[in-house]
Amino acid sequence: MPPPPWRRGTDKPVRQQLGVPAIVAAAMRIMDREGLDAVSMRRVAQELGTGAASLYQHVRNKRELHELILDEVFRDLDVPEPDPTRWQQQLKDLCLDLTRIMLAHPGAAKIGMETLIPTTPGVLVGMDAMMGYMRVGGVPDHLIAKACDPLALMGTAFAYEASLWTTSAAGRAEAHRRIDEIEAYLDSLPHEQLPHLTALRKQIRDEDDGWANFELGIDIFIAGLATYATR
Amino acid sequence: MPPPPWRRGTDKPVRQQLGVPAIVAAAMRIMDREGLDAVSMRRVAQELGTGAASLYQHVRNKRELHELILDEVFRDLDVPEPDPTRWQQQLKDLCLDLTRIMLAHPGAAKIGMETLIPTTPGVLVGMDAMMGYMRVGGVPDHLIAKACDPLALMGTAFAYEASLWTTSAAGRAEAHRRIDEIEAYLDSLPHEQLPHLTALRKQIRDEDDGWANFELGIDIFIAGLATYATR
DNA sequence: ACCTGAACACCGTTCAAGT
DNA sequence: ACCTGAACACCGTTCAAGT
Repeated sequence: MPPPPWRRGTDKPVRQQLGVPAIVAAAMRIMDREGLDAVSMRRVAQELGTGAASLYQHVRNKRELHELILDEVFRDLDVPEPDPTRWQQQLKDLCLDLTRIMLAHPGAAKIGMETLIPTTPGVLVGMDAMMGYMRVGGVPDHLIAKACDPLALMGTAFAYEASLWTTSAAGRAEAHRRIDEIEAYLDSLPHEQLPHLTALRKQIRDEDDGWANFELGIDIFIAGLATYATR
Repeated sequence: MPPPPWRRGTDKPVRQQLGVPAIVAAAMRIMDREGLDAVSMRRVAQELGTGAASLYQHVRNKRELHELILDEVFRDLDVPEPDPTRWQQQLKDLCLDLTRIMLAHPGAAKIGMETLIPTTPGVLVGMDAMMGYMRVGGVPDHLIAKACDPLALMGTAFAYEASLWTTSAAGRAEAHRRIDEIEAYLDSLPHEQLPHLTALRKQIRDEDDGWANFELGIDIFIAGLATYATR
């Protein structure tokens, strides 16, 4: 039943006030439900019951909106004080934490890769802690400045790759189909031209756990870093 | 002047026959000139003087077209025989080569990141060689299977990041603007809350050479790998 | 068998017009 | 100051119709 005509107050659609926080919240809702590709200006506007043009009052463009999501995702990252006796473990934990956060919001990693030098408050705190761990570990300063980049990139890139197929049921099915195709393709190739790949295939197939591979990758990197440490 | 009416042969527009090779060639031309974002079905079709619908006779969808580009990019990668006395150097060279190839075709790295497990002939040869180097180096087999992933990902991710801003003059300008903004932002932050970042800032600014950072990242990773080697 | 135009359901962004 | 509808110039993909 429509409201009586004298209730003029409810004529206008009830809608929460537009503004950056509301926009980012809507965008994150869409991203977590439908993936980053669904986070278009039009779709976010629709979620807020308005038109795409309205968003441009609060956000410069789509890229800026995406970066605001990244801000939100990394907001709460807690970092323990550096402890010289276990700096390697602390460094590893931080890398894994950063990656876990991105995996919890599939799409965030893609924004991280697409953003030229992400510099949200949360990321800065993480970077500072990373440097702190390396310093108390005795890694020379000139190395620290260079080693942070690759280390952060490993986490982001891994989370990106993972989010390609972990997000949706369709993605998982697609991934399985793809793996089967690759298995068949490898079977069809001349084994003598790919001797090492052939020799290691069983190993690869049996132990193909993405997260374990990533964790080992971090371990290897930190072990390498330790060989440069002076303490 | 139009051709005389009896020259019926030239009435139809002269156009090279459509087909996968022509399509991929056109796509690569566009990618190298205008970046991956410009490689749309419509734009590639335009380049070939036809409509987008025609491409679907030869290519399943845009993703497949992009992967065909990756095939082409990695076609010629030459890999030296493994030499036990310098496997670490060989492994490093291979990683750098793979990355250089992607940097030579900005856009290729993005396809590599977006492709679930890229498996072109060229990539397979590269992977096999990578494993070969690790094997003659005495890295245990179960480690090799896991270490290839992160190593390849480091190169792809680095090339992707680099291609974000190295491609166009506009991109480079944008990157410079961004760096200046970040510098100003860091200045404005409470230094006591980011002590390590503050202490290392001069170092970071002075030595911020992306390629050098990447090379060092690979060095560190390989040094770490060597600590696991049994030979 | 191969190609095509038109259509469908989307995009990001701008801008004049409204309140 | 803030919002909006309409428009512009794009997308990927499908499909009936042509040769």
